[in-house]
Amino acid sequence: MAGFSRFLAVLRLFDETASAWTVPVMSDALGVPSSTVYRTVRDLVAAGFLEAANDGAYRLGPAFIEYDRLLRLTDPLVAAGRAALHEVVLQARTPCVALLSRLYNDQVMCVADEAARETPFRSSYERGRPMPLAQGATSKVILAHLPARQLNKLIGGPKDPRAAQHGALRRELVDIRKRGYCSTASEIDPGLAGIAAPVIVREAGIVASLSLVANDSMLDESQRRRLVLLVVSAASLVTEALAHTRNPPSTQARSRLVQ
Amino acid sequence: MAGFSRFLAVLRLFDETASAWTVPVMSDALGVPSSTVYRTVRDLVAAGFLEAANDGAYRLGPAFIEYDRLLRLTDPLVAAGRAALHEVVLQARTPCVALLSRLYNDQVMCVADEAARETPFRSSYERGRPMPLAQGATSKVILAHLPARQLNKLIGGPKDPRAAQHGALRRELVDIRKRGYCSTASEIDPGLAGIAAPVIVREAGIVASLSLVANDSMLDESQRRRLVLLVVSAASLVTEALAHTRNPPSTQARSRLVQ
DNA sequence: GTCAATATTCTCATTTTGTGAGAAATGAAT
DNA sequence: ATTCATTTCTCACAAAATGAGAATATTGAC
Repeated sequence: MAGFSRFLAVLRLFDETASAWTVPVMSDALGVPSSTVYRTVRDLVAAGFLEAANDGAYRLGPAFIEYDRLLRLTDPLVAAGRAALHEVVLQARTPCVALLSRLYNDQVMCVADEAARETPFRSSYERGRPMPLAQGATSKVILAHLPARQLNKLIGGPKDPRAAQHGALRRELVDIRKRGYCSTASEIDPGLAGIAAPVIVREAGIVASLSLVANDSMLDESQRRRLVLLVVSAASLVTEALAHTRNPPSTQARSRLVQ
Repeated sequence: MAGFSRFLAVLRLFDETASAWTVPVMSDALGVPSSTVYRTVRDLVAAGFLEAANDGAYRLGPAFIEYDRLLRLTDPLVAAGRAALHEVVLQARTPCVALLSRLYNDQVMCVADEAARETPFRSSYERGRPMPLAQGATSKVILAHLPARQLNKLIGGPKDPRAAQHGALRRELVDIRKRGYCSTASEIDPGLAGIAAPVIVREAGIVASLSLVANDSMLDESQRRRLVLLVVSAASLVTEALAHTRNPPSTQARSRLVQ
């Protein structure tokens, strides 16, 4: 391990349950001499990615807040999505949370969320939290619209030992793609239902989903149909907006996008 | 330039007005061969700090969203502040924005904000946006509570050429510290007033301010007094919460904290 | 104040790693 | 098939990170 990976390794130590680290402890955890860790930490502090807490401990630094704002302002998906989410929670006329989510490595991550007023519950999907790939309407819609090759990498191709278990999932995904949306209940949070529709802009390498989370017990059939329509139309509005913000899909490097 | 600074230099290219860069353009802007930039970009993409857009361009990546959430959950100031801001905008009973801000390099940055319902305006202070040090109640409260040495570094010591101009500011800061809060109008946004109170926890190296932004024309004297009380008491609540979350301020490394 | 303890920085010989110029490869569009 | 821009690769070289330990700086306790 060396160079950039040293910095990544230090940052990756920090998570919800371990939010402050001292140099000796990092040194132990990483198996790297403390003099090296001191240098790494000093650079990260200078850059604002870490900052000194008390007792010689360090925590994540404010640079992440700054870059998060930049991304919020400039990322086409997030920018287009935030306005749409606002509309969705307004028009839903029921306690709910609206989410915009995307693929992130081999997980799904929400990149924007908005709750309706007086919404008494929270969704497990929250901005910045990686979530499982194969559960919940939000994730399944994304899976359903991945290119075959990429899907195989993620859930294992036909010769994967657990291919049998994936059979049902794959059939469900085909169905979702046909239908144009996905509706689930209690797959992630007990008692909560999810309704999700795809936001796909291939030329931009964008594969995302717009979803609504509401109390399952408060949804009768007509209500559910109304919300499905709301989510589907909001998702296509976002798709439209993204398709038009695009620079002309002119030259090369298309493959990189789809990754 | 080399090593870590190469990565920082690439990330620093991105801002509100330049949100997508191609490798050749970066290479030009940085004066670094494109083969090197390609390697740097590849590493940043692998880490999620950049991602491929279309046309061979790159934009900021989703890792910032992930780390921002971690920080939101684990940073003591942000965690303690968010609850307080929520209370403040509820009890303000007027359109307003509540902010929690801190020192960030030689600027002031908001780390948490919340708007009251139906607030028709926005404050220039917004989460993650660096703001000037010497304007606005939010910033001045922070300046007023900085250790003398640090203040001198920021606004220039007695022998600074522009020392004369700082005389008035320094007197104002002394006054703010005595008073325990700061109230300004139209210093940042025309027509908006700011009311700020300090959140100081020296042992933790925390120097921050909690502030409220409202329409100046809607504030009569009694209203203003009420809001000052609200802000001051919310700020001391946050201070209390932080003082207690502290690990025993036992061993060393106190100096690093104050930076 | 002195002292002990710990965090942090510094030094330097060694080795690894990044660097840079150009060639080669990739993949999409014509 | 060919063209074009993007991206990766190669390799000799220079530069930077590494690690062990010493030196320094701070702090809390006495």
